Amino acid sequence: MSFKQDIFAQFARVGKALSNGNRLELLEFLAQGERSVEQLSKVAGLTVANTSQHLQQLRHAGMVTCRKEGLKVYYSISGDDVINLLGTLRVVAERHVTDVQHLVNTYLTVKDDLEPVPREELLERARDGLITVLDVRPPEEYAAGHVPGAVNIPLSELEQRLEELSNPLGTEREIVAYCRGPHCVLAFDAVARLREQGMKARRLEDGYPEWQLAGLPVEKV
Amino acid sequence: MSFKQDIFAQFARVGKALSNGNRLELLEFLAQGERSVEQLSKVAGLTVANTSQHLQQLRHAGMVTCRKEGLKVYYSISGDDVINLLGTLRVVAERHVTDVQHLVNTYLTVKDDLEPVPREELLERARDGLITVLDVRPPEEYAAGHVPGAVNIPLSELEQRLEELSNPLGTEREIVAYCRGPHCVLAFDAVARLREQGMKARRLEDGYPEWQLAGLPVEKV
DNA sequence: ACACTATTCAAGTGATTAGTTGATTACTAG
DNA sequence: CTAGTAATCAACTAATCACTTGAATAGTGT
Repeated sequence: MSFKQDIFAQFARVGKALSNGNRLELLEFLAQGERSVEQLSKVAGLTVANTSQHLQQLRHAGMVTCRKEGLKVYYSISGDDVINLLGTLRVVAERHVTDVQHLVNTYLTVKDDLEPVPREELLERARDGLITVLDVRPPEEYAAGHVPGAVNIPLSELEQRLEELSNPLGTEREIVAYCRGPHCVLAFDAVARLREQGMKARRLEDGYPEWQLAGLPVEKV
Repeated sequence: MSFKQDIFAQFARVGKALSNGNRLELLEFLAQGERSVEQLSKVAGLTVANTSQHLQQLRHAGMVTCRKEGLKVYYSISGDDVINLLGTLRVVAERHVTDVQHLVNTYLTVKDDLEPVPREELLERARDGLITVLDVRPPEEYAAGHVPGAVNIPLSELEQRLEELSNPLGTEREIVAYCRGPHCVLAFDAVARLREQGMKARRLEDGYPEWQLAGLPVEKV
């Protein structure tokens, strides 16, 4: 009976890694691309020491790997299966935890306004030049990889840089925005603001990590 | 910034449910079919009160549901997506946690002896009557659902009931054994013992929950 | 060698968790 | 109504966890 106990204890180590909100947030950031400890601590709003400890827990659970370059240590997700696991966790939470449904319905008001654009549809229509793809993540995340041809305007600069999105020919062209993932507010927010400006805007289903996981083409820098 | 914190905290509730070995073991048992608290406590080797508390945690994380019938309360997995999540957790642990690889290589010695039989292959060859399918789980689990046409011989009775597996025509017929899942020792053990008896035996890839999740036909007593 | 930076380590605090034990509730059978 | 059973609840202990703080380590630039 010892093997059974042992193996479940090992699986539980992976579960433990997923049992803290801050660690899940760190994983979501890492899913966009590799980041240094300092960057992660800033973006997650944690102290550097605390962030470092969380990252080490994730490392011991085999979910991230790190690479030292000069003074900095860059962490990254250790495989696509980890991104897949995070997605599956999300799906279960969304389906079975009623508080998640409630939160989503409260905050992501655009959610049910219009169906998000499926990945394949975006790819096809972007190829035909029918839509403008908008990446609203911070420039570092955009630089680490993005949907080919996407324009990067972080949410904070959206109002000032609206003209970059307007079609030179004046015809109405739909904008498809995406961000970090299905529960990231950036793209929801962007779509809401663009619609306030009278523009035609929708969200891509999910975000960049899922796009990449689906094996679709990506562009770096 | 509150939404982000809130939503990750909710996801972490699901992670917490997966962060304890005993709970993962309970989930594996539940993945075979519904069980009462007492049955689960017995099979997991926990006190009834402790089992009940774990089950309630799983329930609050939305991973199991319960149904009261007379004195007993029957728990069951709340959806196929939960079984899928468990499988994904396993895959990540197996790929990235070195201790898991070590454990598997130490205990599951038959593992690399021969490739397990893919589900589709089993289905096809069983249809043609070329193989005997052996379910080595306890009768209650077999009763809750099994691969169509499978013979149920719990591991403890295997030696006594060998003749049930021998081909009446005397020709060599392969036996394919399965149990609870990819890391359950029952089928490994059965295959090892059958081979000691000079019989041709292999394992089905994974176990019953994965068979069912794949949408393949199942049979209930 | 020096100061400087990014990260990790070590020690400590309050909060949470796993498990035990005994009491309590909900239901059934006589 | 009473006795008996399955499950849950409540109270408690030991262990683990999240986070803070300050020190230590490793690497860079001068």
